[in-house]
Amino acid sequence: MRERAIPEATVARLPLYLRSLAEMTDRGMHTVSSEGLADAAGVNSAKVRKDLSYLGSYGTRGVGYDIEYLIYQISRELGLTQDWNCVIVGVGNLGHALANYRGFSARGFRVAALVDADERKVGERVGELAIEDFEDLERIVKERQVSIGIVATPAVAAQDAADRLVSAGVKSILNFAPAVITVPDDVSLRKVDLSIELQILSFYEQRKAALESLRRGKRLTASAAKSTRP
Amino acid sequence: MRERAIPEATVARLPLYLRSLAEMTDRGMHTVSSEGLADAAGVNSAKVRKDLSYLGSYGTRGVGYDIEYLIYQISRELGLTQDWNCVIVGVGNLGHALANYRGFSARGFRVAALVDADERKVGERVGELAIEDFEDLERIVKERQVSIGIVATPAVAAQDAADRLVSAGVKSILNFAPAVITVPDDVSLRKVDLSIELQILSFYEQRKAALESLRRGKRLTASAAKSTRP
DNA sequence: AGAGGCTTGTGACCGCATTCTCAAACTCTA
DNA sequence: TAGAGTTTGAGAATGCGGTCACAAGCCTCT
Ligand SMILES: NC(=O)c1ccc[n+]([C@@H]2O[C@H](COP(=O)([O-])OP(=O)(O)OC[C@H]3O[C@@H](n4cnc5c(N)ncnc54)[C@H](O)[C@@H]3O)[C@@H](O)[C@H]2O)c1
Ligand SMILES: NC(=O)c1ccc[n+]([C@@H]2O[C@H](COP(=O)([O-])OP(=O)(O)OC[C@H]3O[C@@H](n4cnc5c(N)ncnc54)[C@H](O)[C@@H]3O)[C@@H](O)[C@H]2O)c1
Repeated sequence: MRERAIPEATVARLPLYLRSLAEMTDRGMHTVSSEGLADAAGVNSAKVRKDLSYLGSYGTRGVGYDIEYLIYQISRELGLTQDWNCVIVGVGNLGHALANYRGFSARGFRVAALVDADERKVGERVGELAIEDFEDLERIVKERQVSIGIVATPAVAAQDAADRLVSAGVKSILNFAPAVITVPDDVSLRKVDLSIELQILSFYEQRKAALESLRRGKRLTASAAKSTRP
Repeated sequence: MRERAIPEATVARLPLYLRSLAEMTDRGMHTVSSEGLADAAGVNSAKVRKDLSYLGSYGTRGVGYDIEYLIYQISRELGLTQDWNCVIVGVGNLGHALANYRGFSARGFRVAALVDADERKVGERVGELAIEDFEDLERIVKERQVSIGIVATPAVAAQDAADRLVSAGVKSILNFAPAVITVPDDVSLRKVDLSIELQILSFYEQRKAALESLRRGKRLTASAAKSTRP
């Protein structure tokens, strides 16, 4: 019994395919070629075929893939056939936005609790939920079978929040705070860092500007105008 | 004058180093070894040295790197010696959170305008700014020299928002909407997709659960015996 | 000044991901 | 049933990024 190891890069693209496939069923389509899916997902078709081949041979040569079946297979692989309970730690600006976000439940992620260390916030209602005390995190996680922790505290508190999540038994953490946090090996950690994204954009923007003024100035030959890959 | 091509992966880590270095100056440090910086940034030291070597030879053997100088060099490379004006397109839940986010300006990113297509929102004040009409985007971008567009509209409107940003002359776009959007080659596009992150976590969580029950039960459960071809 | 210790910078290597390519497998038509 | 057209699945080739390993260079101590 060989356990196929799906490459990380592939795992990151599966949700993208899933979204495109869902849009296709909405449009009444039933099958799609790797080329069609590639266009919709913004990648190339060889990548689509290789990615999907990690899940099994679910396509039909000369025809393409059955959309509904593929949705099922990808959902199963991603663990989306069950619902996952999440807790948002730190309900400030961002935490509020996340708590009110309906796109969450669309894929079976349920915000089961909101916790904050600021006791003045405890009790405040946000949508259907009330903010609870950070100190009760462990109990909340156990009682509601929370499996994903979303950290939206200030950077200084992020490691603490993560530590508490880990000791409560949470094995998946999504961190929005601009801080490097460490977790045990058996805990998955992903981060979303707005500031880093902006700085990356800034790098390429600045580079474009530099190339532009170089080209305008004509100091160097045409060979300086190298293609930039964003 | 050689044209150094800095690898994308390196560019993505530079902001991380920058943040760690800033924390170090706050703590009164003046030099740091690649090992020290690696620990702070959560990577390994060889990677740090290679990354930094793309910028030039700014270290001193036997000693390490001068923190202040390194901050300057990385900032320069990332284009952070100037301020960048941003416009937030779509001021709903998320747009509000972003507009109120102070961490923005910390690295020289200034929210110069908020625009929304919903005229009932136009005029509403958010922090120091008032929401303006999406139709005025082009004028706003020109007048305030906006160079970065942040798309926080619903998914269906994201491509439209991006198109308008592009035709207004914006060359860098950060997209929060869960939609594949396409832009011309000379425009940089990055995306932040919460839902994808959660699904990636879900994949690993599910796999941990599968491995666990495999280990416990020593018998193949239905979910563990999955994707083998019939 | 020379020895010893530390740390950088980089060439070499390795592994993963992407892309290329094409035989195999399917559908459709006549 | 044969032949043309389409599309998958996967082996091979390529390229990029990460890691290793170590010579080169700097500092301190004696
Ligand atoms: N607001 C944004 O748009 C935005 C964007 C990107 C990143 N971020 C990051 O997300 C995080 C949250 O941002 P924000 O704007 O919501 O900040 P915020 O200050 O509005 O909210 C932080 C919340 O966390 C709570 N908190 C503090 N320490 C805590 C702890 N130990 N345990 C639990 N809760 C705790 C605070 O009481 C507060 O309610 C920050 O790290 C920020 O850098 C925010
Ligand atoms: N809220 C969250 O925490 C969150 C998290 C992740 C991703 N997102 C994504 O971010 C986007 C915004 O989310 P939200 O919760 O703020 O939604 P929202 O509905 O609260 O806000 C969307 C805003 O965009 C405006 N808008 C619609 N069409 C527009 C157009 N063509 N041009 C300009 N503005 C337009 C609407 O008037 C509205 O104010 C969505 O795509 C959502 O999926 C939101």
